[in-house]
Amino acid sequence: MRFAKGHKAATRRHIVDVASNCVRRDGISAAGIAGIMGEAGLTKGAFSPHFESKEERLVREALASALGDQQHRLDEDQQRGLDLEGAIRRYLNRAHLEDPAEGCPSAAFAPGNRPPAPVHSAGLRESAAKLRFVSGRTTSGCRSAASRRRATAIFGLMVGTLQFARAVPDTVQAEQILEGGVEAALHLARV
Amino acid sequence: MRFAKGHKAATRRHIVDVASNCVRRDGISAAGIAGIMGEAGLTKGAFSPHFESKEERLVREALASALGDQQHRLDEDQQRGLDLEGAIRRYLNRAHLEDPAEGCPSAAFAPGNRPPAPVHSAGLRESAAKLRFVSGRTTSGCRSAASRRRATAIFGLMVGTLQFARAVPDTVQAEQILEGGVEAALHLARV
DNA sequence: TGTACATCAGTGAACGCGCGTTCACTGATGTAC
DNA sequence: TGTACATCAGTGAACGCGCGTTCACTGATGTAC
Repeated sequence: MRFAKGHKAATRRHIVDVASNCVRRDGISAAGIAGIMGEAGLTKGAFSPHFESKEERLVREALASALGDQQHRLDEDQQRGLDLEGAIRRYLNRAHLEDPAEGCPSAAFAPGNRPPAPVHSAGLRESAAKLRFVSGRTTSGCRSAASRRRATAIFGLMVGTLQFARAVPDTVQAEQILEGGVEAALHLARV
Repeated sequence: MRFAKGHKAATRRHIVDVASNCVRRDGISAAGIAGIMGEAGLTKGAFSPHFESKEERLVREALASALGDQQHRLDEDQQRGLDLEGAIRRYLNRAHLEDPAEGCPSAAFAPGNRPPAPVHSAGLRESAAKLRFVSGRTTSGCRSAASRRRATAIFGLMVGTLQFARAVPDTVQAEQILEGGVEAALHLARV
């Protein structure tokens, strides 16, 4: 063989990672195969051997990968012993504001801009997983319906606020929006 | 002339209205000219005489129209003497959940799925206008920086919560999410 | 050890479909005479 | 009033570009002898 044992699998993973970023940064339909493959250092001809048929396959995995990134990030928070405020600030901050490509997929996609059905359902699983996390963190094991809904509201606040901040061209104003979101999220968390 | 005086202008307005719905329902790139024109009862050949060059022109006006709808809806609330809770409930409810086509454009589009530049800036103006409204309502004339940021957070909460509810396939669960959002929004508003 | 062959990840040209766009044409009505 | 012409919103076929997809080919390395 021309390449080492796990070469193809590694390449595939690399393509998915790149696609995951492109899709969050540019949107699903604007992220073309040629562009993704080019950014991955390959030509578009190398796409088909890795992903059968159309874009759905890749996009689905790319979203799953994005979810994985997000989960990994949250796990890190927990391992570092970050409290809720720390987690909120790690979400609502300038780095996340300016780098959607590496950021939360829930903030990058609105359900209106709906990807093809299977991808959409992947997005749902993703949301559910995140909600569970936030729920666990805020309620510290308590699983009452009220506290779960509150946790969901906090995460909704974070997502909506980040979207707003990204939609504002002025950086100072955007950061004020983020800070307002942090305050409000903490306020909700304290109840 | 074959048609009455204002016929062409009326047709144009009709196309924009239909496009405004299609774009919120299906997403910007999925909403094709042929589909929009067909839904408006015309053929795609009739597009160019109304809108020079590409989709941007139409999408821009469609988003502006969606903003107009949203503003109109809020004006109605105010005229009816609805309080903040009423406005929140009119936003976070089942009808809005199930009909993105007629609903809030901010919830229908995430900044990640970015339309072409001029359209995007239209989206920004749109957000700004809404924020001003919510700010005015919650602070009752008070324009301190803190209260404006709080108002922004409330609206972010509403947008994010509606997006989450729409992403959940189960209706009961979706409505619980909405209700949690209402509770949280009111809680923030009371401060 | 050296040589010929097999393997296969990746290349790049070509194909075909979809969509936005164009344009000659239609046909109903207003207007001129 | 009646007839011929001008107007123009809308039609539908055709065009061209972009993008996903396909496929014969490359060429470097592992393997067999």
